[in-house]
Parts: sequence; structure tokens; C-alpha cells
Amino acid sequence: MPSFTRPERLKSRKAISSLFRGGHSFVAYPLRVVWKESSPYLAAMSRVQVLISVPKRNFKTAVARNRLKRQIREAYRLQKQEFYDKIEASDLNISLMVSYIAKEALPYAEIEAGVRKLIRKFPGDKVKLG
RNA sequence: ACCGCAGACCGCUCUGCCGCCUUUCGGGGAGGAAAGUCCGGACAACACAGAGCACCGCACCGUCUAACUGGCGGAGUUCUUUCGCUUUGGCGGAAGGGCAUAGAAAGUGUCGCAGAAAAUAACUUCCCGUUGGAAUUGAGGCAAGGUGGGUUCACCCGCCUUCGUUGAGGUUACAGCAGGUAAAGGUGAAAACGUGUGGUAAGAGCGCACGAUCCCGGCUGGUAACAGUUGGGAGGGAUAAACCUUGCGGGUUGAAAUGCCAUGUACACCUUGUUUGGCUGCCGUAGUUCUGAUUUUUCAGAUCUAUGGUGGGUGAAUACUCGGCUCGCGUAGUCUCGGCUUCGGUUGGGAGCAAGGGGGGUAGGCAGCGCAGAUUCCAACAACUGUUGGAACCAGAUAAAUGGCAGAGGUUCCAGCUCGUCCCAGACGAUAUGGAAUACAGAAUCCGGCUUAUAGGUCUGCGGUUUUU
Repeated sequence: MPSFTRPERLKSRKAISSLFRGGHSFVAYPLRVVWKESSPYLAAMSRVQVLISVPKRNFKTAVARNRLKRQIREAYRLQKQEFYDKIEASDLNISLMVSYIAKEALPYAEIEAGVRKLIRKFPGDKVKLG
């Protein structure tokens, strides 16, 4: 049963700032991903830790931002098993940030497609080789 | 019934699947504004003799309140609408809105355009005085002529006349000087009280009558602001959302406040210890010695040594029923230099070590933080605001939960098949079906307000229009 509990969320301020300094990134419209191999301390909690963000610049009210975050979170929650299998196959522990970069609020179907694209595009074992 | 205005209130519902946060494991889980962060408090830390200055805020009165730049009620003033009266200037009533509503009579500053002038009153005008020349008038004098009288003439006196001369003075306008005046100047939002009359050189609250305004006092009404009335006095433009003055209030910083917590890293500095203790009960294991049993092997007991477990005690000090969790769960007790020495030690310094204190860094946790309370409702008692009892409300996240998807219904609007009623080219009501809309907006320590945003709906009051009785 797909879930999304506290250990799977990226909350450490330190980990987030290090993600900004030296993370790999790619775009899966309408989403942008920044990711990095996580520290052993975080890895002990969960193999993958995710942070979802929606910029205030594009969505002024908190209500609009909250809804988009919830939709992204739901899409990730329902599809994350596929992502976990892929990560496990390449034997990685990662933390990643998902930002919503579209200027307008898109329907849920498009967000869901974006998350699917995100999982497909993730480099995975190529990184391990390199 | 519809429309408009004002006030108060509500702020879509249900089902399925999959989730999230919290929990005492039963449950519980966004708002009227959770928003803006504009006021006021609670609470916390730091500061704090007293007074003054500076700075900031507030400013009609009463009342409510923990408090407020808040609520409610009132006063004054001003504007709008409307009605009535009217001497056409206004006056009075009703409804509603605005007021940063202390002081402009302490001082300083400022006052666009227009206007002579925007504040010691200057200019024009008007008026008195004086000077100058001009015009006009002109008493009188002189001269000449005429004439009357006195008279011989001379001369004297008088009268009249002159484009004659002289001429004090008057009048008029002009110019200069020295004053008086603020009535006139028509512009402006505003012009130094208004109207009348007296007065004056001309004028003026300069005097008087009536009226308006302001200040001080008395009386009446009102808790008060204030209103009415009365006596005396005053002439003073506006602006304090210019400085300022007066009165009152304010210590500063805000939950990123503040308090607490263990581990790990490096360690300035300070204090203490390194003089004491290292012992011992019980149990297990191995060994030494002795005693007894025994032919020996071996067994039992005692003693000593080593070691392990578990208690007690000692020890400078922390804790073990520790701590939020994990790890961890005891440790320093030495060296060196000098003095004394009965050679056993003792005493002083230094280094090291140990424990505690301690400042700073990193990333966290707990408390603050909510079954709480200046809360709301009801009842009783006491009495004008309290007490007692009962009930209601009951989120607690922290890169931040309270949701996602699908479906059904509700409400409103538009289109519309059909049906019904009536005063039947229409209006109203019901309604299959289709379409659209369903707002503003997300807690972050907590309360009391204010402000702003808001689809749609409900109720109350007032006004207008229409219909029926």
C-alpha cells in the first residue's frame, strides 16, 4: 500500500543547503529535480528522501501552493514503488528536491505525467558507473 | 411581491478508494476573516535610587474593559437630503454622513492665483496745515479824470469813474513737504465686527441703539461635555495634518522571546584532588599448604593466592529506578626539583593526569504550546456586578499535517419540452433535459479589537413602486 511517512521527507536544513550547493539536476516539465547521494545518517532513515517545493514567485497565495504540493506528493506517493526499485537496483541512497516550475496551476493528470517522466528520466545506475 | 439602503448571521452536503499529522490508542484534525501585522494586553528575558531633558503616542464628555488609536451612549460643529414657516436675508423640525473636536488671547513661521493690501498695515482716495507759482475774486491805498462842498487862488474834505497801477486776503485746480484717516478700493475661501445714527477737517466702536462673536464671573438645568439666562469686559484673520505650548501615557526587546538537555570535537582560563582508598561478605573456577576419611585413585573441611560474578564500604566529585534517543556504563592516584629527616617518611614548587566550573562553534531535541480560558450559554443566589452549579467549545504541524482522485446531490443563474392558474399578443408557478457558476482564502504562543478580501443565501428595520382585500 503506497504511503508517504515522515522518514521519507527531507527535513534537515543542512542536507537541503548541501543539495543546493552541489546537486545534480534535470527537468521533467512541469517539474525540476535536484538530487544528491545522501549522508549515511539520512540513509539510515530511508533510502530516498524527498522535498517538494512550489515557488512563492509564481503562486502568491498559500492556498494555491499547498494544493500543488499536495498534488505532487500524491502523484509521487502512488508511483514511488517503481522509483524505489530502480534506486535499489543501482544501490544508491539519495535525497532529492522537486520544484514546480510551471507558471500556472496545471490539472492533476499533467502533474502525474510529470512525475512518471521524472522517474523514467532519473539516471540511476549510469551514475554508479561514472 | 419587487427594488434600494442599513444592520446582524450562515459560509454547500454525502459516498467510495488511496493517504497524512496527532493521540492518554477511545479518539481528534483550519477560518470568518486562520490574511494584513495596524493598535492593546497576557507571558518571558534583560534593565531599573530620584528628578530633568530628549524621543514616541494620545487629546470634546460619560461609560464598558485587563487594556486600547476599541465598543456603546451623549455634546458641539459642519455637510447632504427632505418638510414647514418666511420680512427671500434666513429660521425651525426630521433623517443620514464627516470631524487629527486641547491651545491661534505665549512666541516664531507660512498664507499660491487674484487683489491696493494676506497682517508692525504700505498704496490710491479723502482731509487739515504749510510752501510754490497759476487762474479768478478782491477790502484798501496810489495815480489820473470828472464832479459837489469849504474857498480868492493854492489847498482841504467827500462822492463817482478808469481794458490804470498796487494789493492784505478769499476761492479754485495743480505740484512739493509735513501730518490725519482706515470709512471708500470688489479681488478673494477669507479684508481687521454688521446695520442705523450721532460725531468729525475728513474719518473711525470714537459715542449711542439693535444684533453677532469671543473672554471672565454669577444663577438655572445636566454626572459631564454643554445648553439657557444674566453682569462686566474685548476687538482678536486663517493655519498646530508647520515649529511649538499645555495635559496625560510610555523602560527596552518580542516565541527567531526565554528556560532546559545529552553526546561528540578542539580548548584560553579558574577551582579542587593527586596526603585518603586499593578493604571485605557470599557464590563459582583453578592452584598451594594443612587436617580428617581412605590401600590408592578420590572425597570433605579449613587456610592462602589468582580470577570471574554479585552486594556492602571507602573515596574530591557526577549519575546509574540514568538519559529525549543511540553509544557507553566507571576513572587519575604518576614524574621531576628543592628543604628537613630518627632514612620509615614529611613538607613546598612545577609538569602531567583526573573531576568540576567555564566562554565559543555545529547540528538537534524538550519545555514555552492548549481539556486552555480576562471564553460562550443556561439556572439559582446575592444584588448591578459577582459567587455557585450545569452545559458547550476542545487542531498542534515545524522545508510545516488537516489531503488526492472519482462519483452523486444541493443552491443560484441561463436556455427550454410540457403542465397548471389568471384580468390570456403576456405574467406567475411547477418541471423532464442541457449548460454555467459554487467565493475570499490555510492555523504557527495565546487572547481583545481594528482594517482589508469574499460566490451565494437567510433574518430584521427603514424608504419607494405595484397588486389584492
